[in-house]
Amino acid sequence: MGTETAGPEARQPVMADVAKLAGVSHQTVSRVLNGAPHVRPGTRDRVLAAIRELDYRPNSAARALVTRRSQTLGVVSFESTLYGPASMLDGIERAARSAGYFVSVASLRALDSRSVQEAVDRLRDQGVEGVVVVAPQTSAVSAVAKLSSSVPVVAVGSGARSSIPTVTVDNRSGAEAATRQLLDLGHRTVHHLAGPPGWLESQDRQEGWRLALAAAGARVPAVVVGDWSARSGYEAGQRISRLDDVTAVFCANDHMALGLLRALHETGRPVPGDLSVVGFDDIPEAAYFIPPLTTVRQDFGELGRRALELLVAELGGTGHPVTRVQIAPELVLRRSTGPARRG
Amino acid sequence: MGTETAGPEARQPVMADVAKLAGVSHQTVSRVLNGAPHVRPGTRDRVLAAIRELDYRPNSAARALVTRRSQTLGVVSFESTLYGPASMLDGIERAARSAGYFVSVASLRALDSRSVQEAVDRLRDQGVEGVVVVAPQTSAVSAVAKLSSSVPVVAVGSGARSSIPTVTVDNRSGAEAATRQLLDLGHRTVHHLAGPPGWLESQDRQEGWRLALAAAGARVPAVVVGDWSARSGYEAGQRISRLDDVTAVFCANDHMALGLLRALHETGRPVPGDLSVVGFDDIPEAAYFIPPLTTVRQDFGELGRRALELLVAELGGTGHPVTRVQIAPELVLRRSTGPARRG
DNA sequence: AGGGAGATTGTTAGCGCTCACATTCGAAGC
DNA sequence: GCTTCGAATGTGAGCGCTAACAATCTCCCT
Repeated sequence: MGTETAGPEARQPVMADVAKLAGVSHQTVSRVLNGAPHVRPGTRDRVLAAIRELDYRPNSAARALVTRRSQTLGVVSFESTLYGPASMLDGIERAARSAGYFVSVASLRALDSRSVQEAVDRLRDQGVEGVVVVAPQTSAVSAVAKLSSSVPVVAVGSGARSSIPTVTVDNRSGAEAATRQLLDLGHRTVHHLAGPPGWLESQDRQEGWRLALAAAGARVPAVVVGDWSARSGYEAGQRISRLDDVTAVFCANDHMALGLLRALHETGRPVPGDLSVVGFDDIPEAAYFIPPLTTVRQDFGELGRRALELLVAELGGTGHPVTRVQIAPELVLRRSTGPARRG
Repeated sequence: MGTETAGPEARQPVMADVAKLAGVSHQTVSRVLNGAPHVRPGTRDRVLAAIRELDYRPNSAARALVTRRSQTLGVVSFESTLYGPASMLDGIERAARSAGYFVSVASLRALDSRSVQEAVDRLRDQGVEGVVVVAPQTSAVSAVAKLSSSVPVVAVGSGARSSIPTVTVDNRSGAEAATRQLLDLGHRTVHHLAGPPGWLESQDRQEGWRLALAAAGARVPAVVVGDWSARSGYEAGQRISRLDDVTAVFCANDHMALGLLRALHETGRPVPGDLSVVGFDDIPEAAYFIPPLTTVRQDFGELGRRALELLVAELGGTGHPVTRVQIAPELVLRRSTGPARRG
């Protein structure tokens, strides 16, 4: 064991142990650990050797106590099993690591402001230096806005209208592009299968759809509302397939589009022969739907990465005025869209 | 500084501030905070009021330093954007919260043992009390086994053959059930689209498939290997569709099955009329594939929850001998399977 | 009324680390 | 040789909290 006569309980080595073994003071060990200047190379080597020999690891709690920095960032997320949130979390984690931070997660039970409050509090109690909120619901974002005074907060994935820094895909222009594409193909108008109310993404995508229709002077059909799930898309599809005047549907996400495709398939309405369908997200599976889905791609990983950069900048105190980052989504054309049938 | 009249910089309140305001000692504040007995109700109320008034929040680093407990658990995960890992993480987080722990994540860059080593080290440096590894690859698990001496570790989602505690779905019996189902429908044999080599799940599912074939005395066709992605399933499907003697395919996961279905659809081989297909996982979309996919359901959330319970039990020091939990998966019959065509 | 046994509260000593400052060392300058 | 100054290292004081123990305070019994 160590230099000593192996006490009964093998205590974790602390800085003083390393110091003694290396024949220096604990402060010198600290200097080596933190890369401080004015340490003679020979001394440094002896310290390093002692560290290795004892398999010493600095106590992060002690360091955090004195430096007042936990080196930890928090992520609040909702529905984190979905592809989007999961990818953002992944992007955040990778970016955080390379910025020297740990990442602690807190998922939301429900999507109300109390729940968000609770999650952020939990993270604060843990001592996180900042928080990224991956909860694109109106109520969540507004709840966060109130908290941002205590800890730096960045929201991601939603077109937050609040005062906090935000990283988001331009949902509106994505939806606009998708809708315009369908109109350009000759469809008289485009129906919309929207996401649940209260989600910023639902709102923005619906708005983009409306804008495109308005720009083309097209009729604005009644919106069908889903809940992001394939099931809800399927149910909506059953209803839609009964409507004769529908030739194009823009779905607020790919999962609902999947359900819609299945419903249309079952009711004998070929896509794109009879109807055209567009999704949103470009999940990895979208290219393998039947038929492959035309959709709007958003790079979730990038979104997470950018959010973290923003947060770190904010922590750095560099009075960054950049408080709203928007990433342009990209329309990906596949076989689920085609020219309007002769009506 | 000390007791002065509101210094220029509003310092975060500490326990002593609360104590002074409540007219008690800091120790009494600590007692209230930790629910220790022997505090007069009136005193408790005054302390609580002072806490509220100052918006005091205990410093977790200080507490961790003295108690030697960080109240944090680590999760190591790979490919965390996939449905399975994401769901497990979610399950783990929820369970951790209700057990009073925070969760810190570390995702793997690559799936080799150095990378796992690195991730676990990172978490240890942060002072986690235990680690859940969601990395069902052979090399990852063996790497973890070596580390488990320093911090309690539990592996989840893989049929680990190592010495560390494990929570897993019984992949073998799930695959067996899927294969048997196809054989029972009259298929002479069942082809297998396997996951990538090196993954425990690939191996176990393949083994189950072999077992079922052997039990039925069926011919064992050459395995086609994919990489879990829909793309690889699609490519495999193109090859498979050229084979005339294939009537049933068991896919190692639902994503590959999706790609396979699409390839079969394109090459004009109806499912289940011409071929039957079974998947594995039962992702939420599987019921909306064309046709709806017969698959083996595993409850990822439950998996995560159980893993966390196991870890907490281990931490509790209750010399739990239960070191391997297996959860039975469930075959879900949908329309992608049917009787073998007349050969 | 006096003497405990509890109940309630306070006091003291660190946890392992970094910060600020004191000290020592080494080589150059007169 | 002795100062001088910067480089290299050491010393002491906490960070904010809990654990252990000491000191009081209650209340009830004899």
